[in-house]
Amino acid sequence: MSSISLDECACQMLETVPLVMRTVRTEMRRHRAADLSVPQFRTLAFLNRQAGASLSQVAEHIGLTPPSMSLLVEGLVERKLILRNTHAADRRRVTLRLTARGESALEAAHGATQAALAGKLAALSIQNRAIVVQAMQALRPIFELSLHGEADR
Amino acid sequence: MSSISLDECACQMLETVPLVMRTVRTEMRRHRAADLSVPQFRTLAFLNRQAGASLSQVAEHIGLTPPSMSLLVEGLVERKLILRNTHAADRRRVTLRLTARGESALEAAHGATQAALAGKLAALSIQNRAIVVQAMQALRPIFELSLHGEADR
DNA sequence: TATTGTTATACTCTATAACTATA
DNA sequence: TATAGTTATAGAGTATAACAATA
Repeated sequence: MSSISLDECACQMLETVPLVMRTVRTEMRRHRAADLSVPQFRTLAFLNRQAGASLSQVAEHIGLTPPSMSLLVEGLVERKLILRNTHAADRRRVTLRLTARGESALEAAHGATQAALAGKLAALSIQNRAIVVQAMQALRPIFELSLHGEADR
Repeated sequence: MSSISLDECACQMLETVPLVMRTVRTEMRRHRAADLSVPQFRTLAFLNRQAGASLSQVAEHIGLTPPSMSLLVEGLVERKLILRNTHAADRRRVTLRLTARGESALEAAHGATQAALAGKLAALSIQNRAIVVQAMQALRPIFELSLHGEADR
């Protein structure tokens, strides 16, 4: 029963996660104020928690190569959503942090997308909502870890 | 408590689903035998269930525009994973179905990705696996529906 | 020499607009 | 005229390889 549940679990996720993801992407773009891709959104969210992080740190956390992250960051800098400064002690490094506008954009995107998701989740029973929360809490640490493991392949 | 759970639920999903999705994409590409993007995989899976479907039907189900699906299909036809024939009764339409090779590719991609996911999910307790399965079963119908609603915007 | 980040280049995925063929 | 699908074109996102600047 343990092994049936394991494959069943993987199979269910393979069916469902891409569907949810498409909605997340679509909702995140629907609100013109903060027209962000998912990686852009996650980059802003990371910098909100880790102000002053380096490019490499962000790249590793988001799961992009440094060149890709450099381009993504360039776009956010051009849009004045983040600041990119040279590190005081090591001039090779870069320190990244949100601007006030970046904070607003993050908040707008987060709020709008969360609201859209919440709208759909309203169709769930309270019991099922609790189950979804438990499931996400159980899954997150597993897949957070796996990103670091995959960055070097 | 119902409304707290609703926002909490959305917020958790926003944190977790992109992480899972990245792993799914990566795993699906790691196995060279069936080097498929997620939409390609889902297209094969759909045709496996709905042999003979039209281009529009597949496009709507996967959530792509017809031109995008036409290109995706073209790629799968070139790789001999699907067959594209003119519909007998209405020569404007196209009927799509898997080749034997397409069935193998689908099975390989599904098996490999499912196995990789299962490997990570092994870290969960049996109780949590059951919760994840329940969560996915609850979420799928909601987000399947939402695709159709978004196709026309 | 090693490390941090950027530039050059190319490929995949997706969209919108314009078109063709059939009904 | 309306519908099913394709072609043309463009833009975003990502990667690898080569490079520049700093340590």
